[in-house]
Parts: sequence; C-alpha cells; structure tokens
Amino acid sequence: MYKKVLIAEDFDSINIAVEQTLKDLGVQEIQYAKYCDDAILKFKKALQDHQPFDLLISDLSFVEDYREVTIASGEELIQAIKEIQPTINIIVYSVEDKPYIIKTLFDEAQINGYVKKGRNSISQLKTAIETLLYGKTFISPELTHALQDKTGKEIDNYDITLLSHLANGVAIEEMETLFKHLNITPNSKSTIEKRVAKLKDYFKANNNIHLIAITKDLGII
Amino acid sequence: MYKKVLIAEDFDSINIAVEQTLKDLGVQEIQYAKYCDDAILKFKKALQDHQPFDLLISDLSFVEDYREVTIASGEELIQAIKEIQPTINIIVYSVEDKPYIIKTLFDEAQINGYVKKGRNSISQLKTAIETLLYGKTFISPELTHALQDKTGKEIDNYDITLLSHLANGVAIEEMETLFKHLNITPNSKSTIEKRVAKLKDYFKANNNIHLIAITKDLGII
DNA sequence: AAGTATTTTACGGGAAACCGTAATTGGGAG
DNA sequence: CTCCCAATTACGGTTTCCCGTAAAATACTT
Repeated sequence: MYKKVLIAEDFDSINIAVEQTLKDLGVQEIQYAKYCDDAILKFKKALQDHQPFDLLISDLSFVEDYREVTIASGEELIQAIKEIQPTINIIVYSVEDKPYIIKTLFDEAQINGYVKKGRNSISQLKTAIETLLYGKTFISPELTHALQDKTGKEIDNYDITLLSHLANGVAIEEMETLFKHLNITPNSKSTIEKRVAKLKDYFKANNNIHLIAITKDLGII
Repeated sequence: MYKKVLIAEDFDSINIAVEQTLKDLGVQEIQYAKYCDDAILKFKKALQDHQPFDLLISDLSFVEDYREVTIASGEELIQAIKEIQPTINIIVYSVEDKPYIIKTLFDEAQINGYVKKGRNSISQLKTAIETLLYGKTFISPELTHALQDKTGKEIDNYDITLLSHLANGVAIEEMETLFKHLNITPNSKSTIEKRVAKLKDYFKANNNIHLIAITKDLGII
C-alpha cells in the first residue's frame, strides 16, 4: 500500500471522506491541501526531506476566493508536480466528465487514474488505488468511452482561441483585426469564416450561437 | 437538536462527510438518499409512520445515470417535499453560487438555509443547523450578496425559453413559427427581436453569441 | 527550379440579424 | 363607449454573417 499520500481538494467535505478512505486502506501518512499552491509546497518540502509522496489524489477545479494563487487548477498542479517529481503516481478525483478533458489528462499529463465523483466513487477510488499498485491505470467505468474521444485530435488551439473570442462577443468582422493585433495566423476574415464553418460542421451546429452553446457544454471553452 | 434528518445528495464522498457531521452534532437518526425519488419516498414513509423528518439537507444537482427518475433536481425535490410536509426545515448544501438560483430558492421555495460547498463548508453547515434551531435563516457569508440580486425580477420565463431556444440553434427567423406552434405569445419576429435586444442590453452583450455565453455562465440557461 | 498540392486570402452575392419607426391591437380608466 | 396607454406587430434600411468561387501565397516533390 502507498505510504505517503497527498490529497489536493478544495471542498472540506470531500477531503474528510477521502482521508477516511485512505485511512481504511491503511495509508500511514495522509496530508491534504485546499489550495494548489499549498500542494506544490508540500511536495517540494517532502522531496527536500527525502520523504517524497508516492501518490497524489487531486481534484481539477478549485474555486477562487480572497487568496491570490499562482496555480489555479488541477491540470496546472499536475504539470508542476510532474516536473519536480516525474515518477509520481496520480489519481484525478473530479466531477469532470468531458471526454476532451479526460483524454488530455491521460495523453498529455500522463495521469495514472481517473475517478469520477459520483454515487459510488469512494469504492471506485479504492479500486483505483489498488489497480495502480499493480502498475496499471484506472478510469471510472462510466467514462471508458472518454478515452476513445477524438475531439482533441481534430480541434486545435487555434480553434479554441477562436471559439473563446466568439464567446466573448468579438464579431467575425473584428476578429481579423484582433488576430493581427495578437499575431495569430491565419487571420484573414475569409479563413476565420472557413474555420468557424468547419467547427459548425464538426459539432453539427445550426449557427454560431448554437456552436458556442455546444462547445461550452462540452467544456471546450 | 434535530432528531431525524435526511440527506439528499448523490455523491457518496459528501454523504459520508455530512453524515459524520450530523453524528458529531448529536442527531439521533440520519438517513440519506442518493436519488431524489428515494428521498421523497423516505419522507412519505416517515409521515405515514408518524415519525416525520424534521430537517432536510439537500443538494441541488443530481447527476443522471442509468436509472429512470421522476424528480431530477433538488429544486423539484424541495417543492415536492414542501407539498407533503409544508413545515419542514430545509438546508440546501450545494456548489451553486449563481445569485439568480439562490435568491429564487429563498423567495419561492422558502428554504431556511443555504450552505455553499467549499473550503470551510462543514463548519458552515454546523452553524447553519444551529441557526435554524433558533428559527432564523442562514446563508454562507460569501453569498450574502446573492439575496440582493435583481436578475430574477427582470428576467422572466419568456426570456429564459427564448434564450434556451437560441442556444439550441433556433434562428430568429424560425423562432416566430416555433413560438406560434408552441402557443407562446408574443411571437412576432419584431417582438422577439426586441426582447433579444433588451437581453443584450441587460447583460451588456455585444451580440447574440456573446449573450448566450454570458447567460450560460450565469446558469440562467 | 519547376510543378503540384495545400493553405491562405480576396471578393461578391444572398440570407439573416440588427435597429429604428410607424401602425395596430387590446386592456383598463373615466 | 371612448379615450389612452402600453404592448405587440409590421415594415424597411443597414450591417453583419454566411458561403461559394477564384486568385494568391506557401509548402512539398521530384
């Protein structure tokens, strides 16, 4: 069993339950952080003391409050921790169910397990931890389809910037000027229009409004 | 202290933490339901047995799964329970922070307390329960401003239907036909355009796309 | 270096959105 | 019943979006 585990999770109620779960599994040392910044500090400290963590259980979204933070999301936290401790095992424990996001986590951030918060997530979390011990990866059964998602391959950063600006009220007319100003290419009105058309086609949207509604629901923007 | 409390909450991790909290407070009988349908059944049963619940702690959103449900949201559940047991005390425990939604809960559904899930929500939940015992209402400190929200008064159901259809890709052109078909009035293209213009003005949106992005973020649609 | 393919840009016509104004309706007040 | 006010509808002009075609630029091959 893992000896030293950090829980990165803002909600106190969930922290309580996860901590209890780890205790039940026989984890000796359990720490938790309600802010990503605290989590990275604890990781650094543990490395310095030559007593590194051997598992991170992290949420993805952390609500903002009065406190200024440098790391705001679980994605950033995972990346930062991987940099200082590349061999760390990571389980993401989140409500997020957008295929695009989950697939990216496995492909880019190289996480080892994904447990979706839900009606039976605590028992899933236990299974995930045991699966990781055998060197395998885990994903909540209801999300296995997420790994087959192809959105990530088809939609690139350009598309996402474009969609974001659209959602922020930038008209197509203004987009050309804006993109030139931001040094984003291609930036001609024509290409931008074509790209939007491609996205509408891809997401089967009737018009731009519909497109933004869909991509917002999918969590792409 | 309350004697018999029901927790309506789909996430097992949060259920565990809330149950523990209630135990700490000395609540004698604690039951929980992961589906709204189960919650209403338990309430009916308790009434029949002349041992009614005296407090409901409910979430707002319940994720869908394979099971068919008749009551899908916390809002509906609260309304249904109020009908069979109007004097029940209710605390909503949710991540929701949209002023529009919270204000409606206090004004329309007559809830007694609102605790926002967060970094210190368990201690807030304890305070909320104690506050209710003195016959007062409770709201998480970071949300007190929500009760001053005026969106609810300005935006009516007509606006919300209109916005929803827009988000679903219905063009203004088609909206007139659709509204006539659905017996929604007013339904002239002109009035619909005016209403959309009013909404854009109200939400300071540059265009319809922006409007949908904003209202989606606010949780109005 | 020339040829080919792909991407980007330019342009234009038709459709829809946008926005102001004016006509019409319908529900109280007197 | 008539007047008045507000809400709804009708209409027209301007702008923006939408979408196709064609030209230009860039990348890729041989």
